[in-house]
Amino acid sequence: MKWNPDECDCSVAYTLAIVGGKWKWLIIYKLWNNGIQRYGELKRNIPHITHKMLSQQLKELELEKLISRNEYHQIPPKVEYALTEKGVSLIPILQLMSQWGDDNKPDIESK
Amino acid sequence: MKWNPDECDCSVAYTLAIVGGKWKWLIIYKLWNNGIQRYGELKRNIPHITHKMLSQQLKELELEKLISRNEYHQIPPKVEYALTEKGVSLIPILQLMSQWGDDNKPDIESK
DNA sequence: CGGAATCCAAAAAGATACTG
DNA sequence: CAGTATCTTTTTGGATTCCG
Repeated sequence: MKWNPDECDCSVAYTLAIVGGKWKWLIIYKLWNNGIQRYGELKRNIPHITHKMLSQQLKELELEKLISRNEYHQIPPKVEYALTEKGVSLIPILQLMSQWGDDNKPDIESK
Repeated sequence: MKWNPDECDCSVAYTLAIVGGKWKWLIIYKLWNNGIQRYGELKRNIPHITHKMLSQQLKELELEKLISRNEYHQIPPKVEYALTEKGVSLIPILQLMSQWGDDNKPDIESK
């Protein structure tokens, strides 16, 4: 399932190679919705994600320049994450996904 | 990584639970670009996908009503796949993904 | 030709413990 | 608190074979 982004024939495949998996989309979306957040906040805002997955995905997102990481050298440590401009450019896609999810959810319940 | 769509708090997560993974997005996109296609055509149009993956994903997409399957009872068999209306409703998302991929691909080469 | 089933290898993900 | 490392389990994917 993991491709090399460079050998992707079509642009959709390229995008999916960069933002592949479910967690990354979700992390980006939560960073957009709730703004700059610390590691712990982010974890609390994303149900079911494990410690390992979150830190791993955050590292990869940072490598792709989709998010930025700001570390305060304190005890106890404090690290804030934020979307970069490149990360923000993915938001329209996520808004459509959110819309589609709303429209197609089987249960219509007042949220 | 596999969630139950029903227990997804947010709409983005719901969408990703339905259209999760990389192959599904790509299959839908290829069905849109090239129109109704037989199994073999589809396979040829999606680089790297294996027999097992394609048939597996097609079955799941059909269960979600995103694609339709039309079987001709002939020898040799012929089966055509097409997007449903629900499937087509995902196209705007894929167009944005395609756009984003174009904009962010490192190599600018005349395709 | 389309696809189901099997077996096996590889990768992803969870739990847990440890560190600055 | 944030992050790393290790170990184990689960999931995914590939190759192959058989069937309508």
